[in-house]
Amino acid sequence: MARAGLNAERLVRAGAELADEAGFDQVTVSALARRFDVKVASLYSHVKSSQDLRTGIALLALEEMADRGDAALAGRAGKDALAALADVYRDYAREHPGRYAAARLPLDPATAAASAGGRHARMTRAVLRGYDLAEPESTHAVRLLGSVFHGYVDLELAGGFSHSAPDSQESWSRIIDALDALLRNWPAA
Amino acid sequence: MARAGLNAERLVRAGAELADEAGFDQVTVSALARRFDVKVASLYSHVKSSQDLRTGIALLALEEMADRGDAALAGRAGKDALAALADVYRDYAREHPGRYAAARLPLDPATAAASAGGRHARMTRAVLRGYDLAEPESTHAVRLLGSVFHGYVDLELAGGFSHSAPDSQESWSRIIDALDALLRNWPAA
DNA sequence: CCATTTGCCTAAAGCCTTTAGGTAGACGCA
DNA sequence: TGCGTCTACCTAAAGGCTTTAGGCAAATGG
Repeated sequence: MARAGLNAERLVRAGAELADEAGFDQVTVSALARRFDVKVASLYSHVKSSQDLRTGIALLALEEMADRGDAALAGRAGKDALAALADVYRDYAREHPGRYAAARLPLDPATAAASAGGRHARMTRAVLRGYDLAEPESTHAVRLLGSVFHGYVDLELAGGFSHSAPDSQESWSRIIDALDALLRNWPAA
Repeated sequence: MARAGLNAERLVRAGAELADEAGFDQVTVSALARRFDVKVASLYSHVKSSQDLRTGIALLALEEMADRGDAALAGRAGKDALAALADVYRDYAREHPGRYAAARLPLDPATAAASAGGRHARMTRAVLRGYDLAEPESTHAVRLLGSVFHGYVDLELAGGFSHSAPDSQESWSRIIDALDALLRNWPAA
């Protein structure tokens, strides 16, 4: 019999595509086996479990977003950097909704520590360097930015802003304007 | 044989409890049947499908949050109202993580229209009445507040802020301070 | 008190997950 | 080139969740 030439990485990559096409919750070992025209049990040589597969997709997504973030932040500062990083998340989620959903998967502490999660925190802190915030306020600001980015993208993806004026792009721009103004003018504790 | 006395409402309510205890993705018709010590198929007289059950829990959660929101907003305005509404979402999510997750379930348009979703939008608009924002800026602000509330709560629930100083409560307070300052000082378009 | 309704049951089919154990390509090495 | 080993993929099987079909008995009410 001809072999399909599977390995863990190809499976995770195919799982990511499947997630984008059909939704992250449709990512199953069975569906992936169908996609490679292979029996289900065969995949268990490459992947420990269904959960393991999903975790792999999550790690891939975190990595890809971090790579885009680094590229976007290079040579930028201040509002420019803020807008660039914000767009990285939003664009990624729109291009890869399934992967984005995967990135929200809770990871066990060890896996999380080995993930690109730390890079994301560092990127947000890098953006804040363009503003004048000392600890602990800068941590509060990191959390605010994370919340807005994630919250907006999540609501937009869920269709929250789709069928009413003004369009989502306009709100997004104005929200970035507002965040920039807020960071330049952070209220005293 | 004695009857268990099931009906759609009791099932949804028990499903909500199960969601809070075990996680929304553990809410299955089978688990619910076990909980009532009844055969699985019996539940299908009361619930159309597993999806239908989950939708019921989502609607319950949206309703409960809206009720809390109305109560919290009564007699408050300005920053007081902002903080009250924000706490409604955060407290609800902490008390009922499974229900909160349920509320994020995508609903088909007809169901969404019949849900308490509209009440939530109105509550946020009510908060904004305490600030001086005209359209379309107030819509942008509604979306910003929704994003922050949802984003923060979601990240906090996922454990994002748990193991590092400053503690989450402090960030939350300061973020509300910041949002209040921002709304009082919304940048010109 | 009997008829109808209806709440819960058994049976069964379909799909997903996961483990155990087998077979035959692929690969390294003499 | 031929042999042995490794390993990619397979069959088989067990267990769980979903959903439909059809049956019986408890509740309801005229």
